[in-house]
Amino acid sequence: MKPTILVIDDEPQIRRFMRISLGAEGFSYLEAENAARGLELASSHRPDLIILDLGLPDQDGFTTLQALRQWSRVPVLVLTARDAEEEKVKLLEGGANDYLSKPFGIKELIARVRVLLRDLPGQPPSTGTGTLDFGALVIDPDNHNVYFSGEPLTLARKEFAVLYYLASNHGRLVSHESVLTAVWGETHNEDTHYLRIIVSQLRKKLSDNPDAPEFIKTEPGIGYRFILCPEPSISSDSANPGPD
Amino acid sequence: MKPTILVIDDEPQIRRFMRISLGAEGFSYLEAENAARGLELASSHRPDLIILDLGLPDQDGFTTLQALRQWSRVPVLVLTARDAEEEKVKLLEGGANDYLSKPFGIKELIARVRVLLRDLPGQPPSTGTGTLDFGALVIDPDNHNVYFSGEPLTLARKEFAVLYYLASNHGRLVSHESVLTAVWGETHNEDTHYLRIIVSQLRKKLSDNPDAPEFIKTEPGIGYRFILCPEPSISSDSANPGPD
DNA sequence: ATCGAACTATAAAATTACCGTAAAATCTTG
DNA sequence: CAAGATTTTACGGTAATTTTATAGTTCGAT
Repeated sequence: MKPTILVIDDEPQIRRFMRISLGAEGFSYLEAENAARGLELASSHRPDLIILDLGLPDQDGFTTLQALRQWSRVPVLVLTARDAEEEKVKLLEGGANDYLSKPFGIKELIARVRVLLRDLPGQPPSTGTGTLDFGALVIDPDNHNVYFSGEPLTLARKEFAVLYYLASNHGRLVSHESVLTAVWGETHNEDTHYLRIIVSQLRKKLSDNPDAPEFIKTEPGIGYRFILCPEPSISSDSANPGPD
Repeated sequence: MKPTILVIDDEPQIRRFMRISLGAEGFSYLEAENAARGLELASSHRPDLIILDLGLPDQDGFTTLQALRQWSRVPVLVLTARDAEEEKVKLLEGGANDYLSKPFGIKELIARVRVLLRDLPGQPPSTGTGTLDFGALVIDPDNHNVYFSGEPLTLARKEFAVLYYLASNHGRLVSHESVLTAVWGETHNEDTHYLRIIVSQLRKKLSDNPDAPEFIKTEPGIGYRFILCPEPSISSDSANPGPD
């Protein structure tokens, strides 16, 4: 489904410019020439994003934004002719999501539109900031969710904690002790068998073959290493490139 | 909980400036003087937002961003000395969430930081009034009314408070502690049995089968999650819920 | 090469932790 | 006080964790 963008601007040539540019980018397009009509369209058509020009003939831009924010949280990008910091701050704190001063490049406008649509709250399974996203594997500690190849994965608490700890240290070798301390606490930092069982269960759920593990590698006598970042080229013998 | 901001910049005076300004705004502050150290801190401390200066000594800013985006979706605000549109577009499409050219006003920077933190996916869906309207379920805290499938529901005070708290965070996992703290207060934030009983009664009144709950899901050992698919109605053409 | 020590993976049993709910006891509120 | 709300107490069921046990692997010394 194409995202719909509502442009509220009183200058016909700007609207025309937007219509062409946004249309070419594959967005569905709506326009209004004043604030009243803009709010009406916002209410009736529920656009996915609003581009709001300040300095409309019928109403102050800040007031318009406030009216909109009474009932909607749709992302709003504000355009203005002036470049006053005071104004920017006021608008952004008043609920605008982004701000662009004229003259602006159309490429930048479109890039910012994309960002706002991309970061739309609650789009995919809503995720928190602590989320680890490896593409194929997404771990969201705030919601205690794991997605593997798009499918949600059900993990017990210890399983989740171990996977999260390993994934937080992706690429790095982590010792048995550090995992045990992090997940079970100081008192159990030598009970490596706890860890073995959880790792075994994790590999089962990740369909990771323990004889040739793709994700959770065993480092005999030391610990485990979680791998997922696509690190192709690095040949096996080359010296450690990182600062260690 | 104070949000934590990580500043990655090689110029000491900028870092100092940031430390003072952001600290004064009540943010928790972390800093790194190069990309390698920045990525390390991002991984180990999980900041809520990152301010990334381009033109770091050890690594290209775009590369740094890409490395970060391999596993994290923490919001990133990029700072740069140049004001080239090409670069802006590249960064924004590469996963940056906002972009600011030097020289910038500190007020604007802080406003943009606030916007990024405010618009995190999965924030409370409050829209002005306190009423939560999920279609099938309407919760009006002002009048202490609940309607379920059109029928009014009689809830005791604690029942109401718990339901309202869960519904305010719909879709998200809320811990036992947070509900207990919100409804019973700090002193009872470990008395999970209170909560179990209220949830049991709520499910009874919502005819929610606890073995396969539709609305209030249990996350063992952690808390609960309120789910309610929003009404799929709003047909594309005629339905006009707004003013006419 | 063979053996054994140290390590690993995992199945299965035993134990424990946690949940849901009923019912009794206590407290609130009108 | 009386009805209703809340807290306390208790118990059965289920799932997670820990314990126990077994089998396979690696590696070095004999």
